[in-house]
Amino acid sequence: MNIMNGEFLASTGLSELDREVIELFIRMADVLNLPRSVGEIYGLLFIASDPLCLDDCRIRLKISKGSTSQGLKILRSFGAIRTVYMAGDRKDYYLAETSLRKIASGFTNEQIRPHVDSGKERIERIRELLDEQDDDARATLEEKIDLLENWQKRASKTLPLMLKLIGG
Amino acid sequence: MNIMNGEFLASTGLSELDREVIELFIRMADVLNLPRSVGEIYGLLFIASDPLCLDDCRIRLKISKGSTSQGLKILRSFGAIRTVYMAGDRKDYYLAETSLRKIASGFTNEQIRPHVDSGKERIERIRELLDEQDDDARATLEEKIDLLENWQKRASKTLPLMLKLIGG
DNA sequence: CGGTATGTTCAGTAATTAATGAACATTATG
DNA sequence: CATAATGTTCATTAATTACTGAACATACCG
Repeated sequence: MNIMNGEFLASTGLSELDREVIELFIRMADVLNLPRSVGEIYGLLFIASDPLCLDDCRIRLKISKGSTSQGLKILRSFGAIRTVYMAGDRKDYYLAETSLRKIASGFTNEQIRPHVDSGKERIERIRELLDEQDDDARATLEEKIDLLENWQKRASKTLPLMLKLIGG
Repeated sequence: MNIMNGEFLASTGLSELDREVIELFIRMADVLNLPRSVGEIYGLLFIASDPLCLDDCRIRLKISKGSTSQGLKILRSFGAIRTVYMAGDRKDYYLAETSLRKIASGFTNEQIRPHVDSGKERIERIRELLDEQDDDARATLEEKIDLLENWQKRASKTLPLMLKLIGG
């Protein structure tokens, strides 16, 4: 093993530019309701000039193995990073996906769509409850449920259109 | 004071339908990264047949005065609820805004746009740091920063278009 | 005015969420 | 097969976030 690899390089800190870019992705992760560490890892991979393995991330970001593994898993889950196989190396190396279209699409499909879908199911259950209501309560409630369903449909349709808008 | 108002009605629980609707908005709040109580309050106002005051919300949802006040404040901040003045009553009454367009617009302007804008500022700072780089590091880094800026601009433009899409 | 109704704020606490690190797979390799 | 390298899982701990409730502000009303 090369003495220049591994923990030794941990002290070889990130440049100010690196840190600023990572900070930017930490904020993005926050907006998207993802753990901070996910933002850190993506930011590091984004700014890195070469693919990095789990330990590279862990050491440079000074985070635990568990967080790193979990973070990479989440990023893989919606296609924000890609795995690169290096000849003669058992480790997995990762590269930041740079197509905004792909990332946005993966994110909406994996992290948003399930919520929208479960909302749809819930509205169906609510509509069943509506049938058990008194006739006088019914009319106004029905309007509200219709409105809910209308929102749900518009949200469903807007997701894919949004992805078109973001371009690719 | 009417004996039928106030705390007494706390026991007059919510119907199953009410609870399901509120649960739906709790989930939405979660997706939007808003406190659960905000979802509860909006859900209650949405399903209520009449405007409700702070105490109505507090009692029916069994949450504290502080949470209720804070929750209403947040909902007002992005126009998800409207204040209704009732003649001869000092209390403020609230009604759920039902225009998805208005709510989505208020939400993006108040809760999303500031993040996008601060991202823009950060990218500007990053670009300044780029000038301090060695010539050889510069070229590849510059590409990445260009990409970041490109994303930022597309996100900025997509926000208003999205609102158009969601319809009004 | 003084008292009351209403709403806000915020320090303290509770609940939730993320991070840690050691134990546990898994796979390659001599 | 034994060993080492790599990665995952998950119980515990740490950090964050939301909630509570009492103190405070404000405005009304007799």
